[in-house]
Amino acid sequence: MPRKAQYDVTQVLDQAMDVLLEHGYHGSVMDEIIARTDFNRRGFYIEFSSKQNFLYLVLERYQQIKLAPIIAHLNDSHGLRAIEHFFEQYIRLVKGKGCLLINCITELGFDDARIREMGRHYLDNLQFSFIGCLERALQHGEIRRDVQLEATALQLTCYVQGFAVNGILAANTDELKLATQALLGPLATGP
Amino acid sequence: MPRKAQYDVTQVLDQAMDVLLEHGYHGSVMDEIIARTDFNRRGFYIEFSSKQNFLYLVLERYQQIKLAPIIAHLNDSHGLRAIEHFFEQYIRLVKGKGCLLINCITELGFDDARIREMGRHYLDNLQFSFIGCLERALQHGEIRRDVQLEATALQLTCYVQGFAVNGILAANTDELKLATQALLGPLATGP
DNA sequence: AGCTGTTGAGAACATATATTCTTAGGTGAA
DNA sequence: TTCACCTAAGAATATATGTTCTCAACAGCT
Repeated sequence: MPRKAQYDVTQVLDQAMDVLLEHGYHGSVMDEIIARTDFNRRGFYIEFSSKQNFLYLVLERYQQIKLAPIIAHLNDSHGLRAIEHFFEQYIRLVKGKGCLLINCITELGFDDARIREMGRHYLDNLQFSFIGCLERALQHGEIRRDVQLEATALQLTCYVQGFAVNGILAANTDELKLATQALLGPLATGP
Repeated sequence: MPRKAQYDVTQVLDQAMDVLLEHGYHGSVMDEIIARTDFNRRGFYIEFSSKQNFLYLVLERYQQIKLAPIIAHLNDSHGLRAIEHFFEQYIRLVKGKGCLLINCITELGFDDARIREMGRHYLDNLQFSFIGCLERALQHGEIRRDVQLEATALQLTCYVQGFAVNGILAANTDELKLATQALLGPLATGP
């Protein structure tokens, strides 16, 4: 029997995330992707077929291991505290890096229908999770009765994307934490 | 005397905005930029030196003719109504297109210090304008006294960037308008 | 140990792309 | 009209970049 593969595909995907976050899709050249993943050219094309297809796989995995676990808290956990927790974790994720999915949407959204679909699906899902969380918070009397759930959820979703952009520019994210509190405060029922 | 230049530099910059919005910086190839501006290769390099330098000029002009006029309303006009007006105009700007400055930040922010600086400057300025507007609204008794001005301004700034991303994906922006109302409502003094 | 067939590293290739050069043509003053 | 000098269009060039190919090295089975 022949030699066994010494690379781990998921690990390659994970390592590529940083490269793509730094330089974007077109800015990330194969030489650097190859160099910074424990991989080689030949294996790359056998495994992934093309740079474009590789991007899709990296994005799927990015959503799976980076975004989904953070969003999961919104579904599992309850109320306003869950939203606060979400933002804490999200800020940690995008701090100094930004969000790979958002970057790809802004770079490729017009030309690549698949990226666009990924983006729409992600935003819909996020908004849906916020709605569920707000509903539970409402049931538990944690937020004011006059809060419009859907509009507020969309608002929170926009806010998340804004964080992704800010994360690239802002070294220090303390301000973002304060802003989150200012955001959630008015939703809460008064003392 | 020789023939006079038949191109208008500012017009070329304006025409290039759409190309860059569609394909990003690396995705916009010179052939298309040349083809879609009333211009030619030779003149391009005589006038702009390089694609990179051209981008800086396009971005400066984008800020000047697209972003600055919208922000100006925050400084000129007063109170909550000015903020509402700002969002109305901003949504119109980014609808179906996104924001060129934001796109460049997400694509090039890591590699290009000048873009990063432009981005920081823009966000600082925006936040500053929001603060001024909120201060005046507070003086006029339009918003609740317990609103934290700086945190709220940063929050609004994040929100704006979220719109820029959403604008690329969302064909219909009615929801964004609703979300804005839901955002500003809680700030207002009660009935 | 010897064979087999895959791996890993990088050379090679074809294409794409930014930039420069060439050339035909035209404008406007003398 | 004539001429100087610029423009417009695109060919040419050099480089960058995605993809394929070559080949020595090696792990695992008999």
